[in-house]
Amino acid sequence: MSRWGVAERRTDALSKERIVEAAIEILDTDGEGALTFRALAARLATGSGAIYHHVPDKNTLLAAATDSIVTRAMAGVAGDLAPADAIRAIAVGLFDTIDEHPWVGAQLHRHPRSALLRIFEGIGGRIRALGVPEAAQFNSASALTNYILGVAAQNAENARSQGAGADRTAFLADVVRQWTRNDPARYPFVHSVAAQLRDHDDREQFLAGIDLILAGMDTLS
Amino acid sequence: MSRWGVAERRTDALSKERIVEAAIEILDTDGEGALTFRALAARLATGSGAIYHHVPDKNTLLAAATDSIVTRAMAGVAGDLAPADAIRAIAVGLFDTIDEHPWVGAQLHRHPRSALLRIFEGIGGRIRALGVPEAAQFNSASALTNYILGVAAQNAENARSQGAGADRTAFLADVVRQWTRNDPARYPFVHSVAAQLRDHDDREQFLAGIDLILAGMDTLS
DNA sequence: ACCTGAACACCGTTCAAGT
DNA sequence: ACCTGAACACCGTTCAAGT
Repeated sequence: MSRWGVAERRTDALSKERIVEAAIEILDTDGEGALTFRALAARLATGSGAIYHHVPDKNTLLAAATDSIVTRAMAGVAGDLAPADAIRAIAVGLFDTIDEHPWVGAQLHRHPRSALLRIFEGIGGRIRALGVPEAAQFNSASALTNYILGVAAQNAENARSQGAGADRTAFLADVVRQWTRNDPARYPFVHSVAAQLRDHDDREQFLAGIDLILAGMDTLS
Repeated sequence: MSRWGVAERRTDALSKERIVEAAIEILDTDGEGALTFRALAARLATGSGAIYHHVPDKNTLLAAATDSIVTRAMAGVAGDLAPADAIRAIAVGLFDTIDEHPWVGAQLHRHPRSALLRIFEGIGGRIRALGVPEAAQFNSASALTNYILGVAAQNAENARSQGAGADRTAFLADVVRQWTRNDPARYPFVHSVAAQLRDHDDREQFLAGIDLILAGMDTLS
């Protein structure tokens, strides 16, 4: 409080919001390994101890960053879609978000109960609107959420092992090489789909899985 | 090589197998956070640097430990089951294994391509036997694998946040409390299933998800 | 009240020195 | 060849000292 009233405040003062924002920038540009309290302090032009006045520890910071990104992704889903399309929109929205921020995928199965709950609620509401029997709603929402989580983790790992500006074609060719290196007698299925792997689209495959679960839910009513 | 021939060797000599075995013991009894090269060296009665003669780094060690557990789990699936039952057996086998070794769930989406590939092959083979159209086999195997992965991660996190000898009823009551603490107007679905959460069974819910995906696959042929 | 930055108690990993 | 264990370059977190 100054003689100018409530408004005046250093616009660059430290706050939880600014810290989370800076953390997201570091995570996006340099990856999970680059987020240290020292790097964060340097970017915010402060001491590393100062951060602890606004954030209790690193896990909480990562949860807050994840929550911020997931909230933004869920908010982008149009409200007037048919239930099944809304589920697809939520799923694809999360897929694209994790594609953009791979660290979110890795983070999503740790502490951030709140981010997960937001996803679960968004999907559950549409499942009810879809007319899935009451007794199957919980299991159905759980199945979809877990599937999305599994893909998220997988994608995060792919992005991590690929590095930032990697050539996707070269990457896939390398995975195909790894797959076909295994004994064909012990891995017949892997060999038979290795060719499809080369020119499949992750996003399409993800959506095919969503549709598979939606089709399964459809058989319940 | 001694004058006794090839056979003689100290049975307690360090080896990759003994290191992986000791790592699994530490992970099982004291959790992921307890696995350090210093703790491992102490348990093996050696110096921390000695481990690097048999294992290149910690990530490789964790991948080898995960691979060892997953291989054991997949080997336990009976060979004479009908395809759909075999898929259920693989899935439940992995579920129970991760229940017993929660760190495997957390580890499964990182490096161990080989563990993942083993699961993918096991499931893919049965999908083909199931008569799923050729064009849908890759996506179906991918969906099931990703779903299993998602549940694995979720379960690992639950086990971690529960601690070892925790009371499950008390834990669930606490989750219900967290769920219902949110605004009912913003989280109607979460509130409506909170009661079911209290006495649901994780294993049954997991299997219900598998059956949902199997039912979806059934609509394709 | 908020910030500073040295200090503490750890890590994974390396490497000269031993056997 | 294999092992030892001190040393190095980091971490997250704490805390006396400043403003």
